[in-house]
Amino acid sequence: MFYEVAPTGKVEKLIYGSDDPLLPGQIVLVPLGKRKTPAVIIKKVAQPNFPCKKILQVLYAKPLPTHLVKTIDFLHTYYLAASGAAASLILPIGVERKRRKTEQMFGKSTETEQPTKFPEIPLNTAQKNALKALQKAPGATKLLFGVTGSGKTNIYLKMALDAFKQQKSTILLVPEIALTSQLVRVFQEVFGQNVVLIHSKQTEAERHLIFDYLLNSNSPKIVIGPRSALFAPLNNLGLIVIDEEHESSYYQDNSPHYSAIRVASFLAKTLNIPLILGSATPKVEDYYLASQHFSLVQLTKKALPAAKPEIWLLGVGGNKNRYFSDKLLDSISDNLAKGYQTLIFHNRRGSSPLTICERCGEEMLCPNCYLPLTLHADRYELVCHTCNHHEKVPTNCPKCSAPGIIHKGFGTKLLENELNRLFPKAVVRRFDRDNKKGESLDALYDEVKSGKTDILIGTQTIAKGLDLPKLATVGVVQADAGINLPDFSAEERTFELLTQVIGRVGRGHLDKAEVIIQTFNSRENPLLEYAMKGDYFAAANYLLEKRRKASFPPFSFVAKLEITLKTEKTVLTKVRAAVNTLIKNKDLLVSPPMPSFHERTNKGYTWQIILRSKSRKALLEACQNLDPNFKITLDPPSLL
DNA sequence: AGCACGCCGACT
DNA sequence: GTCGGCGTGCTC
Repeated sequence: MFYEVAPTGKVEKLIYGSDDPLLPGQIVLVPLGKRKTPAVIIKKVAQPNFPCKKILQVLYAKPLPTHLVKTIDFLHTYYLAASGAAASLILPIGVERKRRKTEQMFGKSTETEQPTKFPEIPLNTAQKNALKALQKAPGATKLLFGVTGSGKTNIYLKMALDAFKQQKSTILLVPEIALTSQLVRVFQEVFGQNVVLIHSKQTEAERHLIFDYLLNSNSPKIVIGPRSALFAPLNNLGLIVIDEEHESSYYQDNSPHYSAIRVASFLAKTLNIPLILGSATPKVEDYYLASQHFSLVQLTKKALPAAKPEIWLLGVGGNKNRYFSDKLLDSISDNLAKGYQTLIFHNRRGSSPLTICERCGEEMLCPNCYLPLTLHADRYELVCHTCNHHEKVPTNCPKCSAPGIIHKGFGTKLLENELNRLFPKAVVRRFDRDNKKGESLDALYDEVKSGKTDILIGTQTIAKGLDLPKLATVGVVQADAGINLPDFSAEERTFELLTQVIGRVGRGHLDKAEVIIQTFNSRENPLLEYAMKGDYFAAANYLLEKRRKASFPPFSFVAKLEITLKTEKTVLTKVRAAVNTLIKNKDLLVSPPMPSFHERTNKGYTWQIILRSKSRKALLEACQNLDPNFKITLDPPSLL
């Protein structure tokens, strides 16, 4: 007998022989070249006209659920992933190895032990209506649009419980697992031992054991985890929920590239089960698709009414301070007097992002990435935010040896100093990736929540999910930063971030709720206005109109082609050759080739070509016929 | 992805 | 004259 198998690794499907009959989805060990590697049986085939090797060993008697075997094929055809790379996503690392059993909590619950009594999930009228609408909406993929606090969690819970009662499992994807997360706790309260968590701190062995446990179990489970949790080997999957579906972590940025939203959508269609995408700021692609398919469900009414904040949009020119408007400084003083908190958002780490020589204009660049180095004044170092290279700040220019080194632009560390100077009595805390162990948001969470921290300053770290009852004012220092980047999704991300930051205020029940949004240049961008008003639909329609005009998703499929070679000359030759071929294809829109954002690294020069097409088939075919030196990213979330 | 084959630079 | 760099190609 002969079988087509997908061996782990960047390999295409291969055919092997076997004396014993095997089933699709069975995990086996095969010889590949001079080594042995685990592989997934795809299907039985006729004897080929070439000699083939034999399958060495069956690692699991029980095959993977068929939807996962189909997923390998999907990743191959939709994202051009090598089948083996797709198989590697599904199999735990080291499947072929024996693992010592540990006292895991999931190991204790036996198949017979199941809750006999389920709690009632209380739903308000708005939630009940939304649930009904979700159940009625056609198709498998449904978008649940709801602002923070509208109670999406209860809807997830109710649907998961209904599935559970029918012996069906649920996969709940979350952007990142904070074990303390409210969502996880709520699910554990309802489902107890049947909740299986997957998170980044687990070891290979732990993940392997979870894999074994799920594969061999037939009782329903609630699997909560990051995008890879989609590949949990559940034998009775009944529901997929993706919370905060706009989060960038749902796209795998390294090869094999894939979007968890698209893979989940495929699974839902294949299994004929619902997929619920939840967000207050959905990706406009997903919003558009949902409205086209009548599967957009709104949950507008807040479960708990929050105060509507007062919002100001200001330039900082003409104010006393360089970085903070008078209005924001007044608000901080007022908050300090009242014992309220202020949150200052600025999406740039370090002290200054640019260091240059005053005399010759030489810019200090990272020796690996050739990107500008950021000053971290507290350590007196220049740091590369891409590769983490760091060096002492030079006293003289390395090029012309003049002593005048100046720093331009500003980051959170500089703002922190400034706030400490302006409000010497206030407790100021900065939260970003540069926090040392004891100063992280997690470590200081209690202090921050209690209100002892007067002023929080930070990057994205503080934009998401923070629930601060004493927070009276949110200030955004430079709301227009990043809005003009040469990237089709830059504006969307700015809107998303602003909306999230604005949502931090007014969650307690203070007599004051203010949002002060400062800009340096482009105050006229309508998205700032929409974010302030909390008008997602206006923003989405504005963004979609731009996307339509420029033929970007959801109106075209995009592929980013990148090539890195030693010299600029060879790169250009290859790029020109590729463009000349591509341009003949009438189904393609070929952007003029340009140097990548990370143009130069110590590996060489990188150039990129952006391809767009209304036809995914045409796009995929073009990609397949490309010079293999090109790295291909399909549906890139950003072009940078 | 591994692992081998193969063709050009710096060492005894 | 060899050791070894990693570019290229193959794995049923």
